[in-house]
Amino acid sequence: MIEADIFKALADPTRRKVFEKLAGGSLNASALRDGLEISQPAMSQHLAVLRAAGLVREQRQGRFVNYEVDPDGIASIGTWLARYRAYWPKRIEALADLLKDMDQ
Amino acid sequence: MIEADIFKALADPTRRKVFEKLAGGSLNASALRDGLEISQPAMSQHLAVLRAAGLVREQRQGRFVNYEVDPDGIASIGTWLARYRAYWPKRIEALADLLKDMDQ
DNA sequence: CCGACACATAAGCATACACTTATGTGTCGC
DNA sequence: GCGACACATAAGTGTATGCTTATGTGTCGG
Repeated sequence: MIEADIFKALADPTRRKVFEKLAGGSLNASALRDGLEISQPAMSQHLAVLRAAGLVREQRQGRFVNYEVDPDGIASIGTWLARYRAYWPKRIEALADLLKDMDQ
Repeated sequence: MIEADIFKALADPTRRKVFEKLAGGSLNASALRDGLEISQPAMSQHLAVLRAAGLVREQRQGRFVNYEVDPDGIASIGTWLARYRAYWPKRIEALADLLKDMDQ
Protein backbone atom coordinates (compact mmCIF):
# COMPACT_ATOMS: atom_id res chain seq x y z
CA MET A 1 0.00 0.00 0.00
CA ILE A 2 1.76 3.10 -1.30
CA GLU A 3 -0.82 5.47 0.16
CA ALA A 4 0.23 4.48 3.63
CA ASP A 5 3.79 5.62 2.99
CA ILE A 6 2.65 8.82 1.34
CA PHE A 7 0.33 9.97 4.10
CA LYS A 8 2.77 8.92 6.80
CA ALA A 9 5.49 10.88 5.05
CA LEU A 10 3.34 13.99 4.78
CA ALA A 11 2.11 13.71 8.35
CA ASP A 12 5.39 15.15 9.59
CA PRO A 13 5.60 18.97 9.48
CA THR A 14 9.32 19.03 8.73
CA ARG A 15 8.87 16.70 5.77
CA ARG A 16 6.05 18.86 4.42
CA LYS A 17 8.34 21.89 4.62
CA VAL A 18 11.05 20.00 2.75
CA PHE A 19 8.57 18.92 0.13
CA GLU A 20 7.33 22.48 -0.27
CA LYS A 21 10.91 23.70 -0.72
CA LEU A 22 11.46 21.14 -3.44
CA ALA A 23 8.32 22.32 -5.17
CA GLY A 24 10.29 25.51 -5.90
CA GLY A 25 13.04 23.57 -7.62
CA SER A 26 15.54 20.83 -6.96
CA LEU A 27 17.94 21.25 -4.06
CA ASN A 28 20.61 19.17 -2.39
CA ALA A 29 20.33 17.90 1.17
CA SER A 30 22.44 20.67 2.69
CA ALA A 31 20.53 23.43 0.95
CA LEU A 32 17.30 21.90 2.21
CA ARG A 33 18.55 22.32 5.78
CA ASP A 34 18.68 26.11 5.46
CA GLY A 35 16.05 27.73 7.62
CA LEU A 36 15.09 24.44 9.23
CA GLU A 37 16.88 23.91 12.51
CA ILE A 38 17.57 20.28 12.03
CA SER A 39 20.65 18.06 12.14
CA GLN A 40 22.17 16.59 9.00
CA PRO A 41 21.20 12.99 9.84
CA ALA A 42 17.66 14.07 10.58
CA MET A 43 17.37 15.62 7.14
CA SER A 44 18.86 12.54 5.56
CA GLN A 45 16.31 10.35 7.32
CA HIS A 46 13.43 12.60 6.30
CA LEU A 47 14.57 12.51 2.70
CA ALA A 48 14.76 8.73 2.85
CA VAL A 49 11.15 8.60 4.04
CA LEU A 50 9.99 10.98 1.31
CA ARG A 51 11.86 8.98 -1.30
CA ALA A 52 10.48 5.65 -0.06
CA ALA A 53 7.00 7.15 -0.37
CA GLY A 54 7.67 8.10 -3.99
CA LEU A 55 7.27 11.79 -3.24
CA VAL A 56 10.80 12.82 -4.16
CA ARG A 57 13.58 11.34 -6.20
CA GLU A 58 17.32 11.86 -6.04
CA GLN A 59 19.96 12.55 -8.62
CA ARG A 60 23.57 12.12 -7.62
CA GLN A 61 25.84 14.92 -8.83
CA GLY A 62 29.39 14.48 -7.64
CA ARG A 63 29.37 14.47 -3.89
CA PHE A 64 26.04 16.28 -3.83
CA VAL A 65 22.69 14.61 -4.07
CA ASN A 66 20.03 16.70 -5.70
CA TYR A 67 16.45 16.03 -4.69
CA GLU A 68 13.37 16.93 -6.66
CA VAL A 69 9.64 16.37 -6.49
CA ASP A 70 8.62 13.05 -8.01
CA PRO A 71 5.49 13.47 -10.15
CA ASP A 72 4.56 9.87 -9.40
CA GLY A 73 3.91 10.74 -5.76
CA ILE A 74 1.74 13.67 -6.77
CA ALA A 75 -0.11 11.38 -9.14
CA SER A 76 -0.76 8.87 -6.36
CA ILE A 77 -2.37 11.53 -4.21
CA GLY A 78 -4.38 12.74 -7.15
CA THR A 79 -5.76 9.32 -7.98
CA TRP A 80 -6.54 8.67 -4.32
CA LEU A 81 -8.35 11.98 -4.07
CA ALA A 82 -10.27 11.21 -7.24
CA ARG A 83 -11.98 8.31 -5.47
CA TYR A 84 -13.77 10.84 -3.32
CA ARG A 85 -14.77 13.06 -6.15
CA ALA A 86 -18.43 12.70 -5.25
CA TYR A 87 -17.64 14.86 -2.24
CA TRP A 88 -15.56 17.46 -3.98
CA PRO A 89 -17.17 20.80 -3.27
CA LYS A 90 -17.96 23.14 -6.15
CA ARG A 91 -14.93 25.32 -5.43
CA ILE A 92 -12.60 22.42 -6.10
CA GLU A 93 -14.19 21.79 -9.47
CA ALA A 94 -13.76 25.48 -10.13
CA LEU A 95 -10.14 25.26 -9.05
CA ALA A 96 -9.55 22.40 -11.43
CA ASP A 97 -10.96 24.51 -14.24
CA LEU A 98 -8.75 27.45 -13.38
CA LEU A 99 -5.64 25.32 -13.26
CA LYS A 100 -6.46 23.75 -16.57
CA ASP A 101 -6.95 27.16 -18.16
CA MET A 102 -3.61 28.35 -16.81
CA ASP A 103 -2.01 25.42 -18.54
CA GLN A 104 -2.78 26.80 -21.99
CA MET B 1 -2.14 24.03 10.53
CA ILE B 2 -5.07 21.96 9.34
CA GLU B 3 -2.99 19.96 6.88
CA ALA B 4 -1.08 18.43 9.76
CA ASP B 5 -4.29 16.98 11.21
CA ILE B 6 -5.46 15.77 7.82
CA PHE B 7 -2.32 13.91 6.88
CA LYS B 8 -1.89 12.51 10.38
CA ALA B 9 -5.46 11.28 10.28
CA LEU B 10 -5.01 9.61 6.90
CA ALA B 11 -1.66 8.11 7.90
CA ASP B 12 -3.47 5.40 9.86
CA PRO B 13 -4.69 2.46 7.75
CA THR B 14 -7.78 1.85 9.89
CA ARG B 15 -8.85 5.47 9.54
CA ARG B 16 -8.38 5.33 5.77
CA LYS B 17 -10.62 2.25 5.67
CA VAL B 18 -13.25 4.06 7.71
CA PHE B 19 -13.03 7.07 5.45
CA GLU B 20 -13.38 4.88 2.38
CA LYS B 21 -16.47 3.24 3.87
CA LEU B 22 -18.00 6.63 4.46
CA ALA B 23 -17.32 7.55 0.85
CA GLY B 24 -19.99 4.99 0.00
CA GLY B 25 -22.55 6.74 2.17
CA SER B 26 -23.12 7.81 5.75
CA LEU B 27 -22.92 5.18 8.48
CA ASN B 28 -23.10 5.11 12.25
CA ALA B 29 -20.18 4.13 14.45
CA SER B 30 -21.35 0.54 14.98
CA ALA B 31 -21.91 -0.09 11.29
CA LEU B 32 -18.43 1.23 10.59
CA ARG B 33 -17.00 -1.46 12.84
CA ASP B 34 -18.30 -4.25 10.60
CA GLY B 35 -15.44 -6.04 8.92
CA LEU B 36 -12.83 -4.16 10.88
CA GLU B 37 -11.71 -6.11 13.93
CA ILE B 38 -11.57 -3.21 16.26
CA SER B 39 -13.07 -2.37 19.64
CA GLN B 40 -15.84 0.16 20.06
CA PRO B 41 -13.66 2.70 21.88
CA ALA B 42 -10.98 2.39 19.23
CA MET B 43 -13.50 3.24 16.54
CA SER B 44 -14.79 6.13 18.59
CA GLN B 45 -11.26 7.49 18.94
CA HIS B 46 -10.55 7.11 15.23
CA LEU B 47 -13.74 8.95 14.38
CA ALA B 48 -12.76 11.73 16.76
CA VAL B 49 -9.44 12.11 14.95
CA LEU B 50 -11.12 12.16 11.53
CA ARG B 51 -13.64 14.71 12.74
CA ALA B 52 -10.96 16.93 14.29
CA ALA B 53 -9.17 16.87 10.95
CA GLY B 54 -12.32 18.03 9.19
CA LEU B 55 -12.51 14.86 7.12
CA VAL B 56 -15.84 13.64 8.48
CA ARG B 57 -18.78 15.22 10.25
CA GLU B 58 -21.36 13.73 12.53
CA GLN B 59 -25.10 13.99 12.72
CA ARG B 60 -26.82 12.79 15.85
CA GLN B 61 -29.95 10.72 15.21
CA GLY B 62 -31.49 9.46 18.39
CA ARG B 63 -28.97 7.31 20.13
CA PHE B 64 -27.07 6.73 16.90
CA VAL B 65 -24.47 9.07 15.48
CA ASN B 66 -24.27 9.07 11.73
CA TYR B 67 -20.96 9.96 10.19
CA GLU B 68 -20.39 11.22 6.67
CA VAL B 69 -17.54 12.56 4.56
CA ASP B 70 -17.00 16.27 5.10
CA PRO B 71 -16.40 18.00 1.75
CA ASP B 72 -14.30 20.62 3.56
CA GLY B 73 -11.63 18.03 4.28
CA ILE B 74 -11.60 16.92 0.68
CA ALA B 75 -11.32 20.53 -0.35
CA SER B 76 -8.32 21.06 1.93
CA ILE B 77 -6.46 18.19 0.32
CA GLY B 78 -7.40 19.48 -3.10
CA THR B 79 -6.08 22.98 -2.45
CA TRP B 80 -2.91 21.59 -0.91
CA LEU B 81 -2.37 19.36 -3.92
CA ALA B 82 -3.01 22.30 -6.24
CA ARG B 83 0.13 23.99 -4.91
CA TYR B 84 2.15 21.28 -6.57
CA ARG B 85 0.33 21.43 -9.84
CA ALA B 86 3.56 22.17 -11.69
CA TYR B 87 4.48 18.56 -11.00
CA TRP B 88 1.17 16.99 -11.92
CA PRO B 89 1.90 14.45 -14.58
CA LYS B 90 -0.12 14.46 -17.79
CA ARG B 91 -2.32 11.60 -16.65
CA ILE B 92 -3.58 13.64 -13.73
CA GLU B 93 -4.58 16.46 -16.00
CA ALA B 94 -6.36 13.85 -18.09
CA LEU B 95 -8.03 12.50 -14.97
CA ALA B 96 -9.23 15.95 -14.02
CA ASP B 97 -10.77 16.27 -17.47
CA LEU B 98 -12.49 12.92 -17.19
CA LEU B 99 -13.93 13.72 -13.80
CA LYS B 100 -15.19 17.03 -15.01
CA ASP B 101 -16.90 15.40 -17.95
CA MET B 102 -18.54 12.82 -15.70
CA ASP B 103 -20.00 15.69 -13.74
CA GLN B 104 -22.24 16.76 -16.61
C1' DC C 1 -37.81 5.25 36.56
C1' DC C 2 -34.91 1.58 34.78
C1' DG C 3 -32.47 -1.62 32.09
C1' DA C 4 -30.56 -1.89 27.48
C1' DC C 5 -28.27 0.15 24.01
C1' DA C 6 -24.97 3.49 21.21
C1' DC C 7 -21.35 6.03 21.81
C1' DA C 8 -17.67 8.95 24.31
C1' DT C 9 -14.07 9.49 27.63
C1' DA C 10 -10.37 7.98 31.06
C1' DA C 11 -6.35 5.57 32.26
C1' DG C 12 -2.72 2.45 31.37
C1' DC C 13 0.45 0.17 28.25
C1' DA C 14 3.23 -1.35 24.16
C1' DT C 15 4.93 0.09 19.89
C1' DA C 16 6.25 3.54 16.37
C1' DC C 17 8.68 7.48 15.29
C1' DA C 18 11.58 11.62 15.19
C1' DC C 19 15.44 13.15 17.25
C1' DT C 20 20.27 12.89 18.92
C1' DT C 21 25.52 11.53 18.68
C1' DA C 22 28.76 8.54 16.56
C1' DT C 23 30.45 6.33 12.66
C1' DG C 24 30.46 4.65 7.74
C1' DT C 25 30.57 5.54 2.57
C1' DG C 26 31.73 7.97 -1.37
C1' DT C 27 33.64 12.08 -3.94
C1' DC C 28 36.50 16.01 -4.49
C1' DG C 29 40.93 18.99 -4.44
C1' DC C 30 45.66 19.03 -3.34
C1' DG D 1 47.04 8.93 -0.86
C1' DC D 2 44.90 12.12 2.31
C1' DG D 3 42.15 15.50 4.49
C1' DA D 4 37.80 17.81 3.73
C1' DC D 5 33.35 17.61 2.47
C1' DA D 6 28.33 15.74 1.46
C1' DC D 7 25.57 12.47 2.73
C1' DA D 8 23.96 7.79 4.68
C1' DT D 9 23.54 4.53 8.34
C1' DA D 10 23.69 2.74 13.27
C1' DA D 11 22.34 2.87 17.91
C1' DG D 12 20.11 4.89 21.71
C1' DT D 13 16.34 7.79 23.80
C1' DG D 14 12.06 10.57 24.80
C1' DT D 15 7.54 11.27 23.16
C1' DA D 16 3.48 10.43 20.39
C1' DT D 17 0.03 7.20 19.18
C1' DG D 18 -3.11 3.34 18.85
C1' DC D 19 -4.67 -0.21 21.46
C1' DT D 20 -6.93 -2.22 25.58
C1' DT D 21 -10.36 -2.38 29.76
C1' DA D 22 -13.26 0.32 32.66
C1' DT D 23 -16.46 3.81 33.24
C1' DG D 24 -19.32 7.92 31.95
C1' DT D 25 -23.11 10.20 29.09
C1' DG D 26 -27.19 10.29 26.62
C1' DT D 27 -31.32 8.06 24.39
C1' DC D 28 -34.76 4.68 23.83
C1' DG D 29 -38.57 1.17 25.08
C1' DG D 30 -41.38 -0.75 28.63
